[in-house]
Amino acid sequence: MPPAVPSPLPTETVSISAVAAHAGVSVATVSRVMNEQAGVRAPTRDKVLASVAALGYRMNHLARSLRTAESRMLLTMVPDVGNPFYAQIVRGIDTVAREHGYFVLLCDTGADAGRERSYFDLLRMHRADGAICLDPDTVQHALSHESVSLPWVACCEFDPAVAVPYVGIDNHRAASDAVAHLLARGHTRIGLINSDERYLYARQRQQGYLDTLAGAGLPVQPQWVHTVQSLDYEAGTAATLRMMAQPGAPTAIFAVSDTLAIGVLSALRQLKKRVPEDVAVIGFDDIAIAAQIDPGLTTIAQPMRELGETAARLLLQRLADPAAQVPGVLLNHNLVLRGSA
Amino acid sequence: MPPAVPSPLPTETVSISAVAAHAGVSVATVSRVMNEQAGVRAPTRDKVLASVAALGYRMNHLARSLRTAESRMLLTMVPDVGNPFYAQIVRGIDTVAREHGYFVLLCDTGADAGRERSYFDLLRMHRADGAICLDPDTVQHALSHESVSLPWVACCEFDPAVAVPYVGIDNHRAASDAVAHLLARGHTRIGLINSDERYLYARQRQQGYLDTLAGAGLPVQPQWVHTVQSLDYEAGTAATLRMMAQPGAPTAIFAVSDTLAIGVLSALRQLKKRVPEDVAVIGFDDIAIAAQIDPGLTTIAQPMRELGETAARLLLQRLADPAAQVPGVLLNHNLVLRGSA
DNA sequence: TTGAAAGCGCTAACAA
DNA sequence: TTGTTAGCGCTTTCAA
Repeated sequence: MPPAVPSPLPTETVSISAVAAHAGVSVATVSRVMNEQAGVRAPTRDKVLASVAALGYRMNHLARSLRTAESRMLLTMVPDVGNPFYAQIVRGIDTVAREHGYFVLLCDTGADAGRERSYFDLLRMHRADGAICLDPDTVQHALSHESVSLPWVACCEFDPAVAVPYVGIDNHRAASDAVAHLLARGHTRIGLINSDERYLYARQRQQGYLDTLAGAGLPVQPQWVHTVQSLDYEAGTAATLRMMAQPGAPTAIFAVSDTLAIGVLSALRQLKKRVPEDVAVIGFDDIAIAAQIDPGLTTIAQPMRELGETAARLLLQRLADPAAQVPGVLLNHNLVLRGSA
Repeated sequence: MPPAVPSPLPTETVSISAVAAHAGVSVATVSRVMNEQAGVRAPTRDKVLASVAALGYRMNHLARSLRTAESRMLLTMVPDVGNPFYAQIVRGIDTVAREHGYFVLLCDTGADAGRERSYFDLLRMHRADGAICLDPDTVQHALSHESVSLPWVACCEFDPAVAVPYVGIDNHRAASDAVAHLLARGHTRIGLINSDERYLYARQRQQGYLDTLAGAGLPVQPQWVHTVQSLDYEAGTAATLRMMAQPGAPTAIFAVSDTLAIGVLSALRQLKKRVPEDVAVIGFDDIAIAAQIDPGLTTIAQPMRELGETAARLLLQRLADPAAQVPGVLLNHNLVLRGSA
């Protein structure tokens, strides 16, 4: 027997004026009570609250937003929600946003530039008060427009030369730390699996890799750096297979993301190479799975949640005072040693 | 040198009346043009369009929403965005939503019941037109309220006895398939690592496990089924360590999620057990990482994107015609054989 | 084919 | 302390 279905209330929208009528006060008073403003006598407030409860009144935020010209939504644009790295950042953003009474409108930009551009329209259409952008394409796109005046901040991916608040890490130094570790382990033939060069972080990490190698007086072999178009596991596998097929293949591989690095491990397994004995592997991000696989993945940890939290805070700060000079902030990374390198 | 910063336009909001004035027509006409309604002469329309372009007009959707009483937002409540399983479903939802001109408001409910309840308010406050709920607690909570009249659908987690549209898989049969596979491989001591029993899917899968064992005439040892409170890798590891410490420990383990199963693998490695020789492992979901680890994880694949897409479609259907009888739909799962079992 | 005008539900002056 | 009222920007009858 199907359970008793609660009588589907007519979903009649109870408006503020209905409450006012029911309580025998004006809408202004109801509004004051709803917004917890001072200047309402306790008995009056109680009367209103009673009516609110009796009628089951819920404020229509659409109307409020129209009136106050704010939506209390924060747009978050991410290249790929499925990537654990971004997922953690999103959680950080969400935490701070909620604390401040904002909701997060999450947009997966994929790799679609059209989509990216259209999302910025949400800002102009007042459907979101501000945006956090983790997507390089969007950012780049944004630059050519009037975007500098729009309330948004950059997270992870940013260009310090542009007048937009940002939070991220020192990618150059982080990459350098990774390569230095490999060097210290005695490797001299070190491969790089980098993501698309349109990503600023990709260019910075590559530079860190290059500079550190040069600093050690080591020649850089162009065939040791491979670029991939996505951060999927498969991309890492394919790149590794290509890289290792060459004569004089590297004895160590630095992948610019853990997902890529895990793909590298797969490839190495296929090739019957032992890790780290035959080939050492180091990743980037320190996503949760890095600690689970065998061997554990040595990697550069990014403070993911903190990255997201900081981004949200910067944005909120900017919203609170549009004139304020919101700074760019760099968070610390650190090398996490596990079995793979 | 910092790049030339585009002059920060005063962000003066261009309203429909500004366009009307500029074009020398009424706001009604502008509205008609914006909504591509018939009954506007071409020259008039062109004039309006020209003004729209000249002024850089963007419609304020807040105002439209207030007027039309729809927000074009779809609420999606998920227990954990960080879980790759949910992430894929979200992508599916997003795809369909965008196709239909909706945006997705993603809410991570965590395990917080208070948060869950409050999200449903978004519906009542007209900040979202409908909701897709992947979270059991929210669902259960919803049942006690007037929720049946609210426009929402259940995804993955659902109760067929409740009059709410849903999409999911046949968890009982899927679990049965998993256990049958283990049985066919000759295992008779099969452990279950299940998630919290407040999850309907957990109860269904456990029943599938129990029934299949019973069907094979095998006794069920209570100490072989362990319940965990989260789907983290660590939870799987801890449960396995506990389970394997017992005398007469299982030779095969069925974990109700791949994340848990990966934790199982970690534990087994710690215990120096070979997989699948000493202990076979089978997971559930078939998230991307399942194919990357070593040994590959044998698992029950769920059509994640399709689950999300279907959920979105059901919801849209329900929104389009609130009176329509929207069905519950069950999608197919299938057993993916890899190295672990 | 176009326009005038009445709201959608709310907030915030301004009055009382 | 409370009420009146004018919009926020849009859609949508109803008239012209």
